[in-house]
Amino acid sequence: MPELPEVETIRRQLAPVVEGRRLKRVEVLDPRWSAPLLPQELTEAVQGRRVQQLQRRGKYLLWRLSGDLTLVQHLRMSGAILCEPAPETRHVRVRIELSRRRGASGAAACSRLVVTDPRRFGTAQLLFGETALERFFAQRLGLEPFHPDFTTEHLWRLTRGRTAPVKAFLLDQRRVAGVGNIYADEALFTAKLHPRMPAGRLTRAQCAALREAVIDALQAGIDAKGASIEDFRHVDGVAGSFQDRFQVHLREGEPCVVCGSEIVKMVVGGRGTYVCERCQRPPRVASPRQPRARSGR
DNA sequence: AGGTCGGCCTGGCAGC
DNA sequence: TGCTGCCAGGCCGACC
Repeated sequence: MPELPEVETIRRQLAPVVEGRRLKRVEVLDPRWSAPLLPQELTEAVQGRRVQQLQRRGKYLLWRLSGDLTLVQHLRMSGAILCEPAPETRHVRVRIELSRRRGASGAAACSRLVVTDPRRFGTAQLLFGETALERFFAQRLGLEPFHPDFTTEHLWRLTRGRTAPVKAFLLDQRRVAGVGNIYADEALFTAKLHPRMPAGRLTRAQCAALREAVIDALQAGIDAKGASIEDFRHVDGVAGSFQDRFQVHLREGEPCVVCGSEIVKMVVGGRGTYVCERCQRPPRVASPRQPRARSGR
């Protein structure tokens, strides 16, 4: 499922294809994709506009169009954007035809795209102007992990007072943008933190380790061109390779790469979670009523 | 107000 | 074999 590295991979591959070209024709086959706009309304608003830039914020893909309009697309669980001729022809939700580009070769010559999405969770919405865009992301997304302001101090302050498990904290896009289930598991393993540890109990040193582990996991994901465990594909239909580098995710019953003990699966924050409980020590259960052993007398 | 849970949706797979 | 039912999960809204 597309998390930050997968969306960034798509963006890097698609930007040279779409930037500078016009959306000649956009056909929305699934009304859920454009809701609450009707397919026809979205089509009429974007057709004929030039794609000035393809950007990413968190797991969102931003089509910056001429006339100050932005198509904010989210692939959710199973969305993909493929260049035609597409290797996958089922579950097509949107067809996009681009204006012709003279002298282009290879992928950049592609003039037809399809958005496929088996589970139909993917969405798109239109935002007009910079203010609307800023407001949209201000209420949904925290800092990008690669942003220079994403410091240990920032993470430490964010976690203060939080009783939710650190994994739930990481998955909350309003705290940190772009981390999903895969990279949360991997980062917590690298930082040697148990996913159930209450976020507010992290020490400064642990925040420093977590910050570094999150950045490293996401960067490794980008370097491997994403992880393909379900439907994620590149724009040419090729799979990413980060799934081959998982240290804990989806490795239930297998030995830990560090200590050899068995990786266990549990549910944290409502998500399937993979842990080496020897490397990632479970938090001490806070039991306020536990009778204290008295000393003396 | 922070935290948790259910709904959205479909493919894949376990179990009969 | 074929059917049923359950599970996965990002995000959002409802609820406690």
